[in-house]
Amino acid sequence: MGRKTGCSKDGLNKGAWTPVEDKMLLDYLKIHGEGKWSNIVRETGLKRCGKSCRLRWMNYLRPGIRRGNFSDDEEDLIIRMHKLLGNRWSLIAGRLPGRTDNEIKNYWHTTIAKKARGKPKVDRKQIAPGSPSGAASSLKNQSTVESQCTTGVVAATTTSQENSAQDHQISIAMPQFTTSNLQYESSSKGPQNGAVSNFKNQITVESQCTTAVIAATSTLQESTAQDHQVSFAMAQSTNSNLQYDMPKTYETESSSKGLASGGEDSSSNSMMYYDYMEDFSKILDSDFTKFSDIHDIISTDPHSNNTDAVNGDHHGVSSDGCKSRETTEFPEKLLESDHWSGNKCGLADQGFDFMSLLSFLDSTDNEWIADALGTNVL
DNA sequence: AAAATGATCAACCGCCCTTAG
DNA sequence: TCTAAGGGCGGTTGATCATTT
Repeated sequence: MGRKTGCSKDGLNKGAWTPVEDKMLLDYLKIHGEGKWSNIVRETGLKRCGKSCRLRWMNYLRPGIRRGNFSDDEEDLIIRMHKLLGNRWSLIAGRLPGRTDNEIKNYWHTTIAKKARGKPKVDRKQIAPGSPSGAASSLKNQSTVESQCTTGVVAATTTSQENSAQDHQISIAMPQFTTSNLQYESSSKGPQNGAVSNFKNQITVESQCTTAVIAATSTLQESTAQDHQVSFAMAQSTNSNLQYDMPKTYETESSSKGLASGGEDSSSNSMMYYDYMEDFSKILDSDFTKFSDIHDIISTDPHSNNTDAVNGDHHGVSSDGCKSRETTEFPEKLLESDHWSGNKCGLADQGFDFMSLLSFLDSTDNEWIADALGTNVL
């Protein structure tokens, strides 16, 4: 290919963004929404290439971006997700709402990798929220509830893009009963040909849960090319601080019964509280060992008839049967372990052995990171 | 106090995939 | 079917700030 990136044109600015540039970009996005990045340059006179605009928006200006130190639980989840997905930072970021792939990638290389080498992180900052270039914090509301966390949580985000594409995200938090600190944070996942959606709500739940987080992402792209993405990560922690997208209309409850609600804008967000002992147990009681079963249970789109793992990529099957771009090939350690009875392609094969994966993730074997880094274990 | 060194992270680069013409 | 443009993503760089000497 060797195609030009579009950022190599003369006359375009490079380097750090100025507050004026940020404002120009935000003003444009408020009116036109995301996408058509290259139009921004033409229509606003902003001397930045479309890619640079997108990057700035995605990593910095977008509502809901969280800054500051990663919690232990976030780190734990990152490590476990990395076990599962490798360097697929965008997928990992998808399980950590408010965190960008870039941020997680940086964190991995600067902190987690360092730990693997036996060096602790130097805490250089307690970052205040918001852009250093002056962008306002997107957080609008925050509330705190006390909860025994007896509910399992299913968060589903549906976003219509360009009328024909829809994304669905489903996250399930399955609480148990030890100490933790869960944060649920809401945002709207971007406008559709309309105004920029701001952060809608943030709810902090001080609860007594151990989290087992099962995150499932179902992506439906284009009604004519229905792809599905289903990925799961199990995070176990004793002090969790995780965030989930929630709609504005969300109401907190500490009871074991929950609710479902929809969002605003042309995208619809919905959060459903599943009764932990009833609805969620149905999932658990089912043949939970197959992703395909999970998907059947929590399918969110009646039009979807095609479940393709990881990133909705039907294309490019490699010689080992894994798909070319988004296929996850599990670590050799996993494949060799007694825990595992699935195949190498894992997520690309929605029928792989889920329980084996969980068993592997729960193991204390951290050699994977040493393998990845060529260094000592954590 | 100044220089050297290390750490962090925003931004860029280039590859790949998708889509439109 | 081919080509080019747009967009997404992971790897890398370099500016900036903190810490150490």
